[in-house]
Amino acid sequence: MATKSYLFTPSFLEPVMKKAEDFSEWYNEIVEKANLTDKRYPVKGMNVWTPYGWKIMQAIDGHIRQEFDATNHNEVCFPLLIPEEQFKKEKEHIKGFDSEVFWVTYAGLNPLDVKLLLRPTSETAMYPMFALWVRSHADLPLKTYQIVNTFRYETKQTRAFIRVREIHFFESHTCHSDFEDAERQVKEDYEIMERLSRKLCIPYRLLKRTDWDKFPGAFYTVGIDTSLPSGRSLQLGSIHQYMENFSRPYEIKYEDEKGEHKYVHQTTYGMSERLVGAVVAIHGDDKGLVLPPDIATNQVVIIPVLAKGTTEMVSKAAKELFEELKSAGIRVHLDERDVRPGAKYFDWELKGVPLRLELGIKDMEKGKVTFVRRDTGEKSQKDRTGIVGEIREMLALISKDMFERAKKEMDDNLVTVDSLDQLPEKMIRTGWCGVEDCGHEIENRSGMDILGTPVDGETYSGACVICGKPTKTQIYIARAM
RNA sequence: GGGGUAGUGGUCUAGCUUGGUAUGAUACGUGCUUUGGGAGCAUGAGGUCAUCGGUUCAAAUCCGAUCUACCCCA
Repeated sequence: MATKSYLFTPSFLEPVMKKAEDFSEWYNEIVEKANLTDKRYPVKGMNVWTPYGWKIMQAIDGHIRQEFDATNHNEVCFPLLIPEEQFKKEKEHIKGFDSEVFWVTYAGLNPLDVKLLLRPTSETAMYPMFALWVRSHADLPLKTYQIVNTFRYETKQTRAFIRVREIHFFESHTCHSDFEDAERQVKEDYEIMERLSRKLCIPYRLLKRTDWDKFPGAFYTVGIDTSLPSGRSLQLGSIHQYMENFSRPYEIKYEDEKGEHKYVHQTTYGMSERLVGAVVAIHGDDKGLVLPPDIATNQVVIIPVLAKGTTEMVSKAAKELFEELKSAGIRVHLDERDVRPGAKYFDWELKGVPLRLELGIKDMEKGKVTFVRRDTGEKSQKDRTGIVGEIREMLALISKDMFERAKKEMDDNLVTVDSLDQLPEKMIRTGWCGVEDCGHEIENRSGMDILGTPVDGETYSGACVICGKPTKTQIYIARAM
């Protein structure tokens, strides 16, 4: 009966929140329905990584590892707990994190003599060890990284992947003989980000943070920021130049060629599961996730379309297709579940598989396979012979198109203004004289955060939006996610 | 940091005003049938009503606290 579907609406047909109408609600829904995380774990800001979400995170981590290994970083893994004294050596650093650390104060029933904290980041865990490891200029540069969980007691509203209290964290830490070598490292970090950005199909801007917003203890901080469809900014990571700010309190010294003892210059680079959040937020649509081919768990899903009388033949052909793609190194899944094809289409669209192949008797008769792109929904038919090449090309095209679409969206989301009245909910570019008071005034009047000034030397000439003094310094401001 | 809303099988939900152990859908298991955009029929299983405490002969329901989720403002 046709009327039945009106009376009883199955849960999966419940009106899905539209991304354009209520981004925040849409994000929460998509993260749960696509099975990326289970938010039911009963500790605030600590969610369970479910298999599908974890595989995507692992794929991203894989690309990160590949990049840092290729640039001669070595992976390490430091302990989770840090003794109080060791944490408190660098004063600015403590000021920045003191209010958000979790403490371990008991062991069993007894209070601990030396309180331990859960790392909010690993500088203070690593640097006393670096002081032991670095003896001479021959030990430099020391380039390390680790991918571990860190803990921060967030007071703001938590949100899956974007603001959590247990953070899946990537951090590189390097030591250099001088400032210039550390600067070279920062440049290398930019190059790494550029390559990662292409794989994730996520555009970004490198913005040098203001002095009052830099990482606690840093000499300077460069934020890696992107724009969300809601107009808010999302920080994907950050790169820091520490100079000798940490090496002095932690006494990381080396003996140079002349026998002089010098402090090392340090840098760090941090990123987190926010990368997953950004992929979801930037590429997802009203049907679900859209995964970039480079990080998709399944790049291709094959749906056999079985009909009475052709079941065995089609099923066999689908298996052969699967084996061929698999041995060609394509991450492929053959969906043999006993449900109708339509149900599978919806399911894999929700999960964001970049390319769907449909194979039924109609295709087979023509020696074809039906291709359906997830990003555009576009359908086409390709010859069964030479299909591996077609798929590789299609995946590369999808990746390129996804990046370009997102880049255009980010660029369209930027407005340049010379007044702070009636600001749209977008990324805003304006002039700033560089004086801190004017900076705070910009934040107060706009109700937004200053993200910083572009590091790529983008030119600007105008006036400070507050005091009106001519300036060549521009700043980007936005409401942060 | 300040304020608000909510929590009932896996999921969504009825019931709460006016106390008497819980409604329906979906998802899940099994069988038959079906398969190019969310199939149908039959049958089965699944709930300490978030937690702790209070009021009461009796609490999903009333009261308090806590936890969690979501929304708004600084």
